[in-house]
Amino acid sequence: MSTERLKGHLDALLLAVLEPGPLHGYGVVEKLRSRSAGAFDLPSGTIYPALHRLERTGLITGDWSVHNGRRRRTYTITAAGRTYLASERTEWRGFAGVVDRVLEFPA
Amino acid sequence: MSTERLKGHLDALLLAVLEPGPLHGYGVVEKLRSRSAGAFDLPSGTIYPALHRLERTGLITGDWSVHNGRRRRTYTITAAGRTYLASERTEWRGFAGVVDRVLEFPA
DNA sequence: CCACTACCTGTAGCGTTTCTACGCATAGCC
DNA sequence: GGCTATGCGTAGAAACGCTACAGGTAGTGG
Repeated sequence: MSTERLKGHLDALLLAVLEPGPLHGYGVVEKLRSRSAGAFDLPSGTIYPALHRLERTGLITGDWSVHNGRRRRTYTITAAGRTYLASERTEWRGFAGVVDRVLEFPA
Repeated sequence: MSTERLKGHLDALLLAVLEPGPLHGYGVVEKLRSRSAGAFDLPSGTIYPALHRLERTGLITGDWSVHNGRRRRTYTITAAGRTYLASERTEWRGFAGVVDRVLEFPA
């Protein structure tokens, strides 16, 4: 599946992946891949700027740590992030419903 | 609903609107608005370039005519357009299903 | 007659977002 | 020594919908 379609929906997906608990960037990529059954296999050039954007806007926070000799930046969803995620879920349901209606039922 | 989310899905929606029969640009806007219950109210600056793109790639054809003294360009979906629309429908179902899975079921 | 609205098409330039293609580094295995 | 997995990151390009603008006809209300 072309990931170009993600446009505008990626932030919500990242927040959803971070919702159950903190993860570092590399882990986010893996979890997104596994949760989507391989469909969303995002390159690091997409994921890291996106995480930086979310951090800049206060939807997640990041902290450096060292794990097995490798430095990691672990991201945690904030209260604002959870609120935003909730609204994005509602938006998504609405959007998907309308697309379904327009796309699936020619009249 | 922010129409920014349309990114990557607009072509399919336009083809779906043209599927039952030919329409001119202005009519496409109206039909898309009515079929989406007002959610997709696209500005002409979005719709006309998109129609030109679809025509350029051979998914629709356009013909000039005059109606009540006003010139119109009427668009008709081509066989290639129908084929493309079918594949887009499949793609959309897959995409929406994956987003649902990632977004709605935190694990 | 004039203003306003609906109808109808179109272009120019902007901003956002994801992508590709790199670069850099450590750990572990063969 | 070379390869893979882990791990973070930037630069530049490409795509696409948006805003703002431009231009025109037909009909209606004052």
